[in-house]
Amino acid sequence: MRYSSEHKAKTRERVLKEAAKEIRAKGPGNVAVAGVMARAGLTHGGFYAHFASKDALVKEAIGTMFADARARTDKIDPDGDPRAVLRAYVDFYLSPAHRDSRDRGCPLPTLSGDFARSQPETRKRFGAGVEAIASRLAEPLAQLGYADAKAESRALLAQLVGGVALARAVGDPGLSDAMLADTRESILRRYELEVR
Amino acid sequence: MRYSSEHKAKTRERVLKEAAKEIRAKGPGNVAVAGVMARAGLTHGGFYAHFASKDALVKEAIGTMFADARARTDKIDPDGDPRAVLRAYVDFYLSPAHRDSRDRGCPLPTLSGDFARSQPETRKRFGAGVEAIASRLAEPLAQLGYADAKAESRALLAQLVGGVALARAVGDPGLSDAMLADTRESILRRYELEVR
DNA sequence: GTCTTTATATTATATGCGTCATATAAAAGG
DNA sequence: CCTTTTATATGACGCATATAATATAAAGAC
Repeated sequence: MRYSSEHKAKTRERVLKEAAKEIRAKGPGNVAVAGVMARAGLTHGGFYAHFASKDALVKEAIGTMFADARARTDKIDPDGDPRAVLRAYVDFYLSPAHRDSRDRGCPLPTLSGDFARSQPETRKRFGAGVEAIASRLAEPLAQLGYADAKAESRALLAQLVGGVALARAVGDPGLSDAMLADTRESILRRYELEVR
Repeated sequence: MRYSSEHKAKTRERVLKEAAKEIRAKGPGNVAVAGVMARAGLTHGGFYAHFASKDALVKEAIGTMFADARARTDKIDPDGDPRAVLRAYVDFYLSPAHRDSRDRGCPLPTLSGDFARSQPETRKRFGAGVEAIASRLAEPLAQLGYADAKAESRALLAQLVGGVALARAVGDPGLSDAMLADTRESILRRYELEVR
C-alpha cells in the first residue's frame, strides 16, 4: 500500500532508530533484520526497500547512535567554566545510569570490540565518532592550558570508555560500582575537578 | 576410536586453547563449535564428549584467555623498581604489537562488550580476571605511595583497556596509532614514568 | 474515475549453526 | 584372543536468519 510521499523517509528513520538501539544493546551480530522491522511496526520483507543489506543498515546506524548519545549531553553548556564542563561530562559518562542504559548511551564502550572485527568502511565511521567526542572534550582541556589538548582528550576518552566497558562486563555489582567510582576519582584528582 | 588414557584430557586442552584464541579474535557469537573442533584436528561431533554446550566452552575458555595473556608479561619482574615495572606493563599494553594481536593479547579490550551481554556466571569469571590484573598493577602503585592503590589500579586499567579497544576499532591507522601513543603519554606523565 | 506507481506484506529459498543419536574402531581388561 | 569400554566420526534434525521474488493496496497523476 502506498502512503504519503514523506512516509518512506519517516519509516526509514524509525527503522534506523530502532536498529541503533538494538545494536547497542545486543551487538551487531545479535540483531536480526526481522526483529528491527517488527519493532518499527513492519514485517521483514519491506526491509530491502530501505537498505541494501544488513551491513548497510549497521553502517548507517552508527551515525544515529552517536547522535543519540550526544543528545544526552546537550544540557551541558560548552562555554561555561572549563572545569565545570569537564566535570559534567565525566560525571555523566561514569554514572551508574549511563552504565545501565546500554541501548541509549555512548556506543564506544559497548561496540568497540564488535567494530574492531568489522569492515574498514564501518570502522571509519566509528572512528569519526571517536574523534568527534574527543574534540568536544578537547575544548575545556585547551582552556585549562593543555598544550596538546587533542592528545590529552584522547587519553581521557580512553579512560572513560574503559571504565564503563569494564563496569558493564564484570559480574559483581560491587566491583562494577567500584570501577566507575575509582575511575572517576582518579580523573577528578588529575584535572583538579573536585568541588572544594 | 580409543586412544591412550590421557588422550582425552590433552584433546580437551587443545580444544580449549583454540577456542580461547578464536573467541578473542572473533567474539563469542562469531565462533562456531565446528570451527573450533576443526582447528583442533577433530570433527564437530565429538565436541559434546568434552563440553556440555557451547556456553560451557566459552565459560571455561575465559580462564585460558587470561592465562595466555598473563604469560606474555612474565618477563617483567614484579619486584623491580616500581616505576620500571609500571612502565613495562604500560609499554607492552599500549604497544602496536599488542593492538595487532587480538587472538593472543588481553581479553579485556576485545571482549568486555560481548561479555556485558552474557550470563551472570560468565561475567563473574570475567570479573575475576579483571581483579587479578588490577591487583598486579596495584603492587607498584602501592610502592609509589598511593594510599588506595587498588582503586588507582582500576582507574589505570580502565585507561589501558579503553586505549587498546579504541585503537582497534577506529578505521584510520594514524588515529589508531595516536590513540595508543596519546594514552601512553598521558599515563607516563601522570605517574612520572619518563626516562629522563 | 481510471491508471500507474510504489511502500509494505507474504511467501519462498538457502545457508549456517547448535545439538544429539548412532556408528566405528581401537585400547584396556580378562 | 575375545570382550568391553570409550574417544571420536558420521549424519540428521530443527531453528534462526539474510535475501529476494512476488503480491497487494493505496496514493498521486491524468
